[in-house]
Amino acid sequence: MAKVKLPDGKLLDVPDGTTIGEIAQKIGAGLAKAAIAAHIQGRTVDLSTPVKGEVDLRILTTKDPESIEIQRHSCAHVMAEAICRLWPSTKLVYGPTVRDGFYYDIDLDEPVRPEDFERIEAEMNKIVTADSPMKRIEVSRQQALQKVAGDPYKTDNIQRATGDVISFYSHGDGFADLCRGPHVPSTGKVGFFKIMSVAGAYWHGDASQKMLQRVYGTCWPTKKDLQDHLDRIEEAKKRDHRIIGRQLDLFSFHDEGPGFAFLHPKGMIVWNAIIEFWRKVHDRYGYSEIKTPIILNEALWHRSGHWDHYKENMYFTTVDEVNYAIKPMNCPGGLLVYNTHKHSYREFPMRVAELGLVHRYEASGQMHGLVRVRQFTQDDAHIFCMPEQIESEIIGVIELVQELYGAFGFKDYHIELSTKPAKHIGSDEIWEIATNALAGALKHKGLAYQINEGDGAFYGPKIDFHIEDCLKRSWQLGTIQLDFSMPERFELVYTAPDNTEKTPVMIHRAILGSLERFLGILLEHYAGNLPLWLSPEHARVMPISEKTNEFAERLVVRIKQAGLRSSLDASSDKIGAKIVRAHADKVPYMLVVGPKEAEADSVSARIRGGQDSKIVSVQQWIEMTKNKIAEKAMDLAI
RNA sequence: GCCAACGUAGCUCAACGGUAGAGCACCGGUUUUGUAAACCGGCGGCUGAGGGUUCGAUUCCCUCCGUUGGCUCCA
Repeated sequence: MAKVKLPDGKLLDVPDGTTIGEIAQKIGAGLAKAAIAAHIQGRTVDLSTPVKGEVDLRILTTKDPESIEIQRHSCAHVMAEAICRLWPSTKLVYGPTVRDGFYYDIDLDEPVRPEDFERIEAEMNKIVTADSPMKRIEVSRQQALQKVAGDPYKTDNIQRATGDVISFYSHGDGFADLCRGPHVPSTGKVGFFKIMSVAGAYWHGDASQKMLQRVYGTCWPTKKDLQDHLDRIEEAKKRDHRIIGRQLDLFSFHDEGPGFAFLHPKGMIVWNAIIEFWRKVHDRYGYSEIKTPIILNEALWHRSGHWDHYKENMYFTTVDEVNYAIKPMNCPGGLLVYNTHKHSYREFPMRVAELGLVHRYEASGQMHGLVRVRQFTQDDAHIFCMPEQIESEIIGVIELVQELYGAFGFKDYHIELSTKPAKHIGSDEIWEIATNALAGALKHKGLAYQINEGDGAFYGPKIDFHIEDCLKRSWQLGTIQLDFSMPERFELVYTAPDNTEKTPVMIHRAILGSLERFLGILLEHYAGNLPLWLSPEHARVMPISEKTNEFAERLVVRIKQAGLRSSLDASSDKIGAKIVRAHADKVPYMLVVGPKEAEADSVSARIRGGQDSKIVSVQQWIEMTKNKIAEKAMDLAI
C-alpha cells in the first residue's frame, strides 16, 4: 500500500501502482475532470504516474498557475501533430512554452502562411475533440536514438538531454514526439488557443545553420482568458510609440534615411525638456559636459580597438583621400580631450558627460521605430578615477540612474550584469577585478540582477538596465561599463599622490541610453499622455465662439509670458469638436473660454481624460500649472 | 543580413484582371456655437520603384527599396 499525503494534510492509503489520475477520481469526479498534472515530492509529473511508498501529492487543476505552462506545452504538441497531418514531410525540431503561449520550430520546405492558420487550428480542434490520451513512453537512451534514427533534430535533442531515461509522448494514432513532459492527460485538456504568427528562426539560434519556421501560438485555460489576451494585444498596439509619434506629430521616418529619425517641432519640445532636466541633475552629481566631433580619422579607431571589434557596425567616409569613421561611440573622442593636459589624482573622480550623436550600422531587419535606429544620441559620460574609487563611483551612477528613472515614472526595470565575451581585449585578471567591482556595487545597493555570461562589451564587463515596451519586448536603456583597456591604449595617465604616473580607471556610462529609444519607451509608458512637464503643449485655449477669440488670443500670450506652452483653437468648430481634437492631441489642460470667462478673467479648465470642468481664475491656473511643472507632478487635478 | 507578410490621397482603409473610392485632415463658404465630432462645396493619386505576362495590371509573375512580426545582433 502507498501512503499519499494531500495538501490539506489528509492521508490516503491506495494500493502501490495506483496512478495519480485514479487517486484524483477517488477524491472526487470534479477534481478528476479539472486535473492537469500533479506535484509529487516537489516534481511536476503526469497524472498517469503511479505512486508507491510515502508521497506528498498535490493535484494541479486548471486553477493552478503552474498548469497553464503544461497546457501550453501540450498545446504545442497538438499543433505539431496538426502541422504534420497537413504537411506530412514536416520535421519537428523544438517546441517550448514562452510568455503567453508556445512555439514550435519546424523544418518544412513549403512556407507556412498566415492564411494556413485557420486550417491548422481546425486540425488542432479535431485532435482536441478526439480527446485521446497523451501517453508517456519511457525508453533507454539507446532505444530512443534508434527510434529517431535519421532525424538530425531529434537525435540532437536526445544528445542534449540528461539522464538515462528518454521519454516520448504519443497521442495515439501514430503521432509521437520526443519530450521530457509532463503533459495534460488527454488532448482535450490543452485549453483555448490561437495560432498567432510564423517567423524564421535559426537552428540553435545560429545564423550559419538552416533557417527553420517558427509557428507561434497562444493558449489559455478558458475562452475568456484567450479573448482577454487578444484584447490586451489590441490595446497594446494603441500604445505603440510609432503610432503615437505620428498622431501627436512628434517625429517621422522616411525612405530616404532608414533608421534615422526626423524630430518634428513638438518632438523637439519633449526632447529639450528631457535634456534640460538631465543637465540639471548631472550638474548636481558633479559632472562636466563636453562635445566631440562625429567624424574622426580612421587611425583613432584602430587605436581604440573599434576597428578590430566593431567595424561591421561602423560607417566610413573619405575626405581628401584620408579615411574617416563616423563615430559609433563617444569614448575615443573623450580620451583625446582627457589627454589635452596633465591630470592629478586630486581631480578624481573626474566625471565628463557628453550628449553624443553616434551612428551604428544595423542590419535592415533590426530597425524598430525610435527604439532601434542607426543614428542616436547617447547620454554618455566617462568617469576617470583611481581603482579604489571604482565601487563608490558605480554606486553613485546607480543612484543617478534611480533618480532619473524615478523622475520619468519608471519603476519596472531589470538589471543585468554581463561578463567577458569571447571577443575581448584585456587580461582575465583585469576582467575579474572589474566584474567583481560591478557586482559589489549592485550588492551594496541591494539590487537584484541577472548574470549574462559572455555578454560584456569587448573592452569590459557591464551593468545594463532594461525596460519593456508595449509589446513586452525588453530594451536596454542605461549601461555602466568598466574599462581598464582603453586608458592603456590611449596612454592615459594621472599623477598619483606618490608623484608617480599611473593609468586611470575609466567607467563608461549612459543612463537614458539612447535619447531616441528613451523617447519611444516614454511614449509607450504613458500611452502618449506625457506628464505635464514633458507635454509639448501644456494647455489649449478653446474659445466657445469667435466672440471670445480676442480674449483667447491674449490668454495664449499671457500663458507664454508665464513660461508655459499653449496653443489656440480658433476654428469655427463647436466646442465639442475642439475638445475631441484636444483629446486626440493628448493636451493635459483644455481651457474653454466664453463671454463669462472673459468677463471674470477665468477659464473653464478641463483635464485630459476627464469629463468635468472647473472654473478657475487665469492667475490661479497659471500658478498651479507652474507649480506642477516645477514638482514634475504626475497628477493633473486642479 | 535571414524567413514570412505588407506597401493605394497627409492619416485610416475600400476597389471578381476592365475608367482608382470613402471617412478624417486640408482649402472655401454657411453657421456664432457652452464641454468627447454642425452643414455644404472643393482640392488631393505615375496605386513604393523598375521590369515582365495580358487587348487591358492596384490586382498575376520577377528584381529592388521600405515597413511590420520574428531569428541573429545590439543602446
